[in-house]
Amino acid sequence: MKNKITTKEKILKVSAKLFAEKGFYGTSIRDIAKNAKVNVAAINYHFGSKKRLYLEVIQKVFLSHAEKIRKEFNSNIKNSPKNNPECVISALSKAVLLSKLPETERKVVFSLLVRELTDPSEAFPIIAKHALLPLVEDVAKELNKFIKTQKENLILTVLSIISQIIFFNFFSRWVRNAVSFSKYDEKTKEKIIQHIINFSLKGLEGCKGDT
Amino acid sequence: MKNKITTKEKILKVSAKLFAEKGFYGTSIRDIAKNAKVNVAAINYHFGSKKRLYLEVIQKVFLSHAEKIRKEFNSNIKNSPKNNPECVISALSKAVLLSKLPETERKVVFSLLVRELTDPSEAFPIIAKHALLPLVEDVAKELNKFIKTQKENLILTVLSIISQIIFFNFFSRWVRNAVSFSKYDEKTKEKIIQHIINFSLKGLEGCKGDT
DNA sequence: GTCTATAGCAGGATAGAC
DNA sequence: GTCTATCCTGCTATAGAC
Repeated sequence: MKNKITTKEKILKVSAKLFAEKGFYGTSIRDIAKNAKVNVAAINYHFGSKKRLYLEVIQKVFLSHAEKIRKEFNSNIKNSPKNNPECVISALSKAVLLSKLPETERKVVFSLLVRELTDPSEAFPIIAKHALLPLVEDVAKELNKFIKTQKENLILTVLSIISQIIFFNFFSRWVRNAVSFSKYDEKTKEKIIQHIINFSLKGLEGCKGDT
Repeated sequence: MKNKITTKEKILKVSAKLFAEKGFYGTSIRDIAKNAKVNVAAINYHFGSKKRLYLEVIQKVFLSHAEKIRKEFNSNIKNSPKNNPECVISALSKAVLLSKLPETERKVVFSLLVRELTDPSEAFPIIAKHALLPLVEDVAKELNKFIKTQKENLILTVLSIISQIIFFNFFSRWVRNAVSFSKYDEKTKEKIIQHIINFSLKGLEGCKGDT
């Protein structure tokens, strides 16, 4: 019956949140220690260094959340009433933007992902291999059932969809600025998802004939 | 005949490059001083602090390059042989990805933009107001000639296009990873632009009927 | 305006008591 | 395993000579 949260777990959880919010350089181990209510030295004791802590955050926290999103995509697909390209795009958007992951965990995934895309570290290859590529492959496989084109086009198409999802989600501050939504609530989010689906569904057709 | 590059200009230019490459926190004024071959103290003499230097980089360097891209978009539009939505998307993609700006200057614009989207600073409102919104408005205005829909949809559509352009351009390392292009040269870039055009052109149609 | 030298501080890491 | 105390490095910023 060891359901007590260990110090190590507490540190992992807190530092995931802080790295996501303020980035690797913007987060100090003193910050982490204070927020996790542990001693600075405990962090170095458990993880050796700030960098190794960060890598463990990616391996343990990031990958586990990302895996949940991927599972949710596949489960969305299975439960789709119909069987068409729209379901694939919808399943993807919803898995990413409306998944049942708590908001904080989704923020961790997105934020760390965008930060690694912007400023790749040693963790980038891990993220690409274990989180990004598998999801892209899954989506491509589903789309391939409806769209016959060479693999390269298929992947580019999936990336076009994903780029929108990331952009509208993570950069919502700027989106809010440009569109001047009076508020940015769940309703707005659904509207944006619907827009991505509308836009991308038609977009798919444009890619069938690519050479 | 004062065409000698002043110390101040040299510092601005070098720091724009370094801030773009390594971010605000990743760049030290010592780095800048070394690369610009000036003294550390000269930077503080001319700009007061690192932060004020950064803000001047945004105001002087970033905005000036961004303005060139916007001008290039408008000139592309004027010189289009035909007059259709495809020309608008093509004009935008080319202005951003193939503009005559030297590669280094384009890198400065994109990189600083993405960094500000990821980690907004005091500079973000300036960028949004003077670089992002004007371009988005211009593009929306052009598209509005062909697509009659409410403004909100129009803007979302423009953002869908821009999100792809940013993604494929700035995150090219990851794109290369996913698509496994054997090489990432001018030819590949043109292929990607063509993909964005194909995808978005059809995508537009999906947005005509949005409510 | 440009330099050297240095103050002053923040953060990462470790030694050693408990 | 956890704490306190401390070292060390690297940074921004400034004082003051030239």
